[in-house]
Amino acid sequence: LGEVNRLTAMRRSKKPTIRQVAEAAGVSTTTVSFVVNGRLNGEDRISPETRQRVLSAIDALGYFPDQSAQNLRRRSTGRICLAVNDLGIPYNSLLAKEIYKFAEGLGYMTIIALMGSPNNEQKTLEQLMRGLADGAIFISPAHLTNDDFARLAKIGIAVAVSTNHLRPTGVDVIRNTEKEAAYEALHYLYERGHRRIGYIGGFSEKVMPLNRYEAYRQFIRDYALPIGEEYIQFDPGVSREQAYEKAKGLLALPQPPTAIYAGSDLAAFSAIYATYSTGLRVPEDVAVVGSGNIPEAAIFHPPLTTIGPPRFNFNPLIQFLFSRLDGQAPPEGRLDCIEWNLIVRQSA
Amino acid sequence: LGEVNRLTAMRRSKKPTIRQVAEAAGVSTTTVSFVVNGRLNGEDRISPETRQRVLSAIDALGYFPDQSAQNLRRRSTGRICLAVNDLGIPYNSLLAKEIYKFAEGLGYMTIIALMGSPNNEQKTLEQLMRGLADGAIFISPAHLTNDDFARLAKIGIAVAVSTNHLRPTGVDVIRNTEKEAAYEALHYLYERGHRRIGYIGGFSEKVMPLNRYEAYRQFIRDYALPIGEEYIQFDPGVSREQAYEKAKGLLALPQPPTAIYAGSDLAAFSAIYATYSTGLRVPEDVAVVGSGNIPEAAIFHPPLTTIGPPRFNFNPLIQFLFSRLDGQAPPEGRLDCIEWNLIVRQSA
DNA sequence: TTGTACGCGTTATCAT
DNA sequence: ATGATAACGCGTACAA
Repeated sequence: LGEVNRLTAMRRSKKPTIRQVAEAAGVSTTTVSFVVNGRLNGEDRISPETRQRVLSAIDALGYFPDQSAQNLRRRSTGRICLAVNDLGIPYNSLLAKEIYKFAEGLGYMTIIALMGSPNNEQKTLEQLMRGLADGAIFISPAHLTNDDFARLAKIGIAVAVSTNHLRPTGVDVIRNTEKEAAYEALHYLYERGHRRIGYIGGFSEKVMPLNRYEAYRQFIRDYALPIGEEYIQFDPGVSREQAYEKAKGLLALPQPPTAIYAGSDLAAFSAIYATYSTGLRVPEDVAVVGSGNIPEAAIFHPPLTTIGPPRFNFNPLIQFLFSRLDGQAPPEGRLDCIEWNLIVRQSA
Repeated sequence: LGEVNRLTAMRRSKKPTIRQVAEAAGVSTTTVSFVVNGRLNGEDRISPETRQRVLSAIDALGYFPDQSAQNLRRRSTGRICLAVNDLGIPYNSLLAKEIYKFAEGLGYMTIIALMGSPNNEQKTLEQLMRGLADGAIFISPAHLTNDDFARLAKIGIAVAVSTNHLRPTGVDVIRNTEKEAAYEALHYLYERGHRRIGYIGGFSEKVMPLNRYEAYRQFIRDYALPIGEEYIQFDPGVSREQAYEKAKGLLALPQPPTAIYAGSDLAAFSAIYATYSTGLRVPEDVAVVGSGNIPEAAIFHPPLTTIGPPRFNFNPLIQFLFSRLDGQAPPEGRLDCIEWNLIVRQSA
């Protein structure tokens, strides 16, 4: 399939316009617009008969207001955008569901932008600047800078960002204490006698370096752990299957690790599958700790020891966005922090 | 948080317009537009100095063409929409990634619409009619009818639908043989001596009745299996945890099932977790068969016996959409069918 | 090589 | 209670 011919795609066939409706109903476009939108100047002012006539004309023609025209005129889209790097991550899909529900109640439509690469992060930014949505939530952008977000804020787009790498610059920022929690988890493993602790990165960690990795690096330095680079699989690949293979590699080492710390719960699951497939047990032979505390961690077999918040709470993010959309937010931006802790279950 | 004040959200602050750029560069808007969009009549016709002047003006002002205005003028959005009912499903998130990549290469931006409820399916439809995107892919819409899609097609929106419930009406339809495959899976269980075969629905199956459920119903009728309604957990809830609880309920029956057929691989995983947590083994005590053959099924412990395509292939869907966008599709719509089969691994 | 002027569909103002 | 009209920002025939 070659280059799509935009000209062809452009030629959307006859969609009825407000003028056609007006003509069919024998009224002015003003009247039609008023019937469709209800409010005009706060005042109700269409006679029942006229309204009925307009309504039937609308029905007969199958009229829908054109969004592009509305957006241009209203200078707003009625849309918000959720920008994420990966949709396979439970946190993101759960957040998406939550936002949809909330936004819907306020009359906003939610769209999702999948970034996935530095290039696409910039593209999403540009789309937003060009009027893709009135507001946006960014989850762990990897390559966007404080300046990027400042520009977004300056043209009046409401933005809330979940990241540990940025500060408020006209946008609201939510951080977490994953670094401290990761350190705590490693210390827990250390106390239980583990010295060869392997690392498997979270998904897309290559594109988005997380503090949990820094915590790992710092811990093995602080405790002078005898861990060579072969124990560190920073990049788990893009899928659970690839993480599985990486974990098998770890377990095939001459001196396999006695514990594995994973940058995500999903990667931890893969590590556990790999352990099983090698004929070893969890946690007796290999202890595994994950990151994120996704709901599935509690029902996994064995229940997963991990770091994370007690349960996902998307409210801070959502409140930040919508209060800002509503103009109820300080121009300089706000900062919040969500607490992460070690949650001990049975995998370690 | 109360009603968001749309008026406030509307008042996007000063975004530079093409006129301001033109003025700053001392040229006409035509020239600016040409510099920005490249082609005008196929002919290149801006002098290097002028172009440079325009470019620096654009840079200085931080100009971006307004998308709403562009869309209105061009009568197209340059966007395609992926409409799904659930993002937690690997099939959907993988498909999303694939579409993004493909669409990006063709200059299209992809957005995702989360439907999730009958109400929202209609809303998505309406958004599309009003110019949300130039084309759309629908995955297993539950309540949209042939007529709904015919209307979409009529106003020139390119649509491809993955479903077994609809026929081409100006849109392209892709079906699969999940019903036959599910029947085959049940027969496989039957042959291995299983008579009390429980059922756990796939996620959102309540909102989207699948043929695999019909196959189950038909099978127990055909083989006169002694299965009461208590063995049938049609609605697994909305999450893996809820499916887990439902599965535990099944296993707590006075005469627990010796096999469980699950309407999705994710539900099958939950069933297996539940089996483990009851102290039973898979497949020795309880055999489990899933549906979908998601990649994780192969690395799960034990590797999951399931039905599905040999591997996910999104090409038919993507080709349908983009060839239609390109005007290369028959107006009446096309039909394709993807083969599903039983894939025997170790969980049954 | 560049500028003028109009139209896209809708909504808000103002007049009737 | 209703209608005429002027924007909104951009793209592009057509004129210069």
